[in-house]
Amino acid sequence: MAEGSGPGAAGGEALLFLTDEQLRKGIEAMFFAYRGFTADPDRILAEHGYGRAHHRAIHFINRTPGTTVNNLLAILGVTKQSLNRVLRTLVEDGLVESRVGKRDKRERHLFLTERGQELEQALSDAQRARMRAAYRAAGPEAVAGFRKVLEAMMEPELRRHYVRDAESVG
Amino acid sequence: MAEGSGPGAAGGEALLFLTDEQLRKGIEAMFFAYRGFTADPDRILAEHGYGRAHHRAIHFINRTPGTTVNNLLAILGVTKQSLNRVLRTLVEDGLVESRVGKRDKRERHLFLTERGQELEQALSDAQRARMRAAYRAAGPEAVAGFRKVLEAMMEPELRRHYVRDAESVG
DNA sequence: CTTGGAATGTCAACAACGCTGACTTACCCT
DNA sequence: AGGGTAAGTCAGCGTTGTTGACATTCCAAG
Repeated sequence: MAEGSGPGAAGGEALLFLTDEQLRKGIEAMFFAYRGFTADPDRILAEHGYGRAHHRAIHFINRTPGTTVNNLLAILGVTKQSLNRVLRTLVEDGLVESRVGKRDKRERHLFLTERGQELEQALSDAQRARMRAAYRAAGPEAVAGFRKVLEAMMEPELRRHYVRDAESVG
Repeated sequence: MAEGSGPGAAGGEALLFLTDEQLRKGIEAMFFAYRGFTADPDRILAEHGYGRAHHRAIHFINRTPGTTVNNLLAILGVTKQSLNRVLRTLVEDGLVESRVGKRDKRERHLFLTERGQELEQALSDAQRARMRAAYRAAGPEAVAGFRKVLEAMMEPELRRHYVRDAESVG
């Protein structure tokens, strides 16, 4: 189990970054960074009486307008019942429009209304600002590494949904 | 707001990694990666009837044995009432011991019992395995960048709790 | 064409875990 | 000794995850 417990234990100096202690640091970094990552949107959402679940739905509907509920489920990884509750409130509040599918009437295609797009803008502006500051502070090479590690951390199933391209940075 | 909307718009090629599109990718990478990050511990926790809140408490009690409830609150960023519910179940189940402070009897010092340490091992082994695989796949330089960006993303308040050191990797 | 199974989405009720409010106990300063 | 503050506990509520039951629609077999 404790494969790399001591410095230079398994594999020598080249694998120093794989010690349990280094891994623990990475774990805590993920925990603390994720808090910062969601802090700004959370504040905006709270003003509207929404939560993170609403943010996620709005984000991915904006990214792929006309997507179906089922599509969204695969990406968000929650039950359709959970998602449905969130979508219902967004539709009632006039932020999302749900159109019955033309080809398959069982499907509902989802779109942001104008007001929905406004909230999306506010949320992503806030989140991007934090991201931009972090990227700027860390520099392009760090960003490339950041993306590389995150991608390796995803479930293979979900990596499909993560559209990666144009990593011609460094 | 849309400061870096087009490639080469603001500041030229050197800032390509700050375009809105690149930032959106980073945002989704965080979202998907965090899911992977918590997936393995979540499965173990579910077997014991616990959730992520229990994991966080166990992790930080293990990291700093004898820490007080108040200390933990500052790190976890939840209300003491929320934390208390979690701690109560952990104490009832015999995974955590809560000792009244000697100097200040208002304080409760927290320790993992033997069984608590066993669960902590199982959880962190699982999480480290995922982290190790990601680190190994991405390489030492990517890991250094990963840590750098995450650190820049944290709330300054919390960065204090993130013990960084020995980044002599590259 | 009809019928049975599978897929999509909705409604209802429950559990985990955030939150605020009210409270007890203990400390400390005046 | 008394009053304010700090640490922790108990009670109750809201968001958002869960499972179960169900209506509608599609499609394929007969």
